[in-house]
Amino acid sequence: MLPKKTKYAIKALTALAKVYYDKKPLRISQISETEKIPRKFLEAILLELRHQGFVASKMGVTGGYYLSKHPEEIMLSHIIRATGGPIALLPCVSLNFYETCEECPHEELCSLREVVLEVREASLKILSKTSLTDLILREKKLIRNAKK
Amino acid sequence: MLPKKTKYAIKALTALAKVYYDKKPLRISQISETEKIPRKFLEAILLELRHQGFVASKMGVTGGYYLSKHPEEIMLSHIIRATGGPIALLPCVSLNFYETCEECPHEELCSLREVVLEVREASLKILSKTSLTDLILREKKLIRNAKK
DNA sequence: TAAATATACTACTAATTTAGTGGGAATTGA
DNA sequence: TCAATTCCCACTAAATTAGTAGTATATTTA
Repeated sequence: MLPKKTKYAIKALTALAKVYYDKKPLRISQISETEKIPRKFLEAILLELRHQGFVASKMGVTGGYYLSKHPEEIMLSHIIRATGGPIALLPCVSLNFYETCEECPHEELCSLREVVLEVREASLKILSKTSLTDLILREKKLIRNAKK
Repeated sequence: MLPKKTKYAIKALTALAKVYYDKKPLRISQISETEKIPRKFLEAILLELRHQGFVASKMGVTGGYYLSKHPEEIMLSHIIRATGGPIALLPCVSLNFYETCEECPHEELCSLREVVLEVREASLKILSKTSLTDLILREKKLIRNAKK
């Protein structure tokens, strides 16, 4: 399971992507209200996303956050990795949280590892091709279909 | 990530599957040694797997555990579910750990949910078609290829 | 230039989950 | 009877998660 932090990060970045062309920063409090993310927690998440280069910010009374990359370039897999949500089912097949299984004598001969590796590849295939732009387009499509 | 409990359960059940036709139970201590799983933890795991119907046991001096189903019938997805390892990335798409996202006004209109649903389907496709027998056959194949 | 309103940043905390351990009761075979 | 095994309940230490509190710093506007 992904931590809430990751889910909040995706939602916040999607909110920023929606106003990408407005050239005006969005305030933490605005995002917090529309996305229903606890204010202070969101503050900490956005700060981290800034350190990681996803967003930039402006201080002061007209301040707020804005994306520092094009929304088409920000993939779900990037956000998940940056906010500590592991994609792999086991550490022995994780790219970013790799750990050896102490109980495994030869990792390359472990059939369970082979299977969870396949699962990781299948998941990554989807998550690394879905961008913030894709999420927004998908949402529009969902709303359009619901109205029919 | 899957909990260690789940990984241990898969390894223990695979060990039992390997001696399925021996008609003799395997002792906890034997499994614990060959699979390098902490003795007492394994005891608790096997007990739970018995309550869930995966294995049966015999008490006393010639006692031990054995599979109560055919190894071809026990799928990785079953073991993961039984030992509490969620497969889905978010609770809102989990079959066994379902929870609504409080911040989502209309779950059916959430594009993130749609994507993680796809990821779940892709993972489940692999995990629900891989049995203990498959794991053993795969391991043999890995060993055979390594020797070449 | 002072007040108001943003973000920046450090430090702390409460609750939950994970990964076990300890110890004794019940069962079985020799 | 005794030795070896599973059964089962209760407990715990460490890590992780999901935040919160409070203060410092920056920016605009009156």
